[in-house]
Amino acid sequence: MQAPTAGPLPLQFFARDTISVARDLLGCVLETTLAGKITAGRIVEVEAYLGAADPAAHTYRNRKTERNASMFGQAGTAYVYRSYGMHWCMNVVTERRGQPTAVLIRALEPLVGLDHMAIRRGLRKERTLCAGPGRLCQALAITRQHDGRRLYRKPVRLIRPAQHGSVDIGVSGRIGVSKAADWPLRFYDRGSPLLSR
DNA sequence: GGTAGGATAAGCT
DNA sequence: GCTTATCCTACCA
Repeated sequence: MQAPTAGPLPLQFFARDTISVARDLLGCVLETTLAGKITAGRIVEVEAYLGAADPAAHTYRNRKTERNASMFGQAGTAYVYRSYGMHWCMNVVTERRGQPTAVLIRALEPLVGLDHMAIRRGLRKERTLCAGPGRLCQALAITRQHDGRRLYRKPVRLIRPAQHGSVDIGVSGRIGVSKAADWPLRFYDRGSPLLSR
């Protein structure tokens, strides 16, 4: 299922199997409206994390901690965590409540507010503005404040754009994980020059 | 072009 | 202690 019209993605979009949500998120837009600044980018790279049965997921074996609690929540909410002690990474929670599955947003093509992004990022080139899960959170000012927040309304929301062309989807193993790294759960837009690698 | 090392915090064994 | 769903800089080619 893809939402047939433009606009914020509805809850039902997220309450589906994680791999379908991951693939359908490619080409959609992540937008934040924070401190009066609007920034947005087109999603070009994601990874699926399949919960209790996935050794690379934070929720492997259904282990619930303070950090990953929002992964057990409702579909369409955010799971934001700190990575390597210094970066924020954002996931979209999928499937049913209690099913701790999510999609990690790994790269965006900057669309709106590039000047704000550049300032937040420390004046980097467009190539590295949003190409990487930590980078895009910094560029859009996403932090732990947004953990558990709904993603179908402001200030952080996911939108299906009016001109949502078909995406040529590439598949590969996941990046940066050591366990189950070869599972084909990374999805990306083959046409994009702005992937994380 | 490529890669090694460091920053830094939370979870795991 | 050690590892980790990362990124940046410095250095070498």
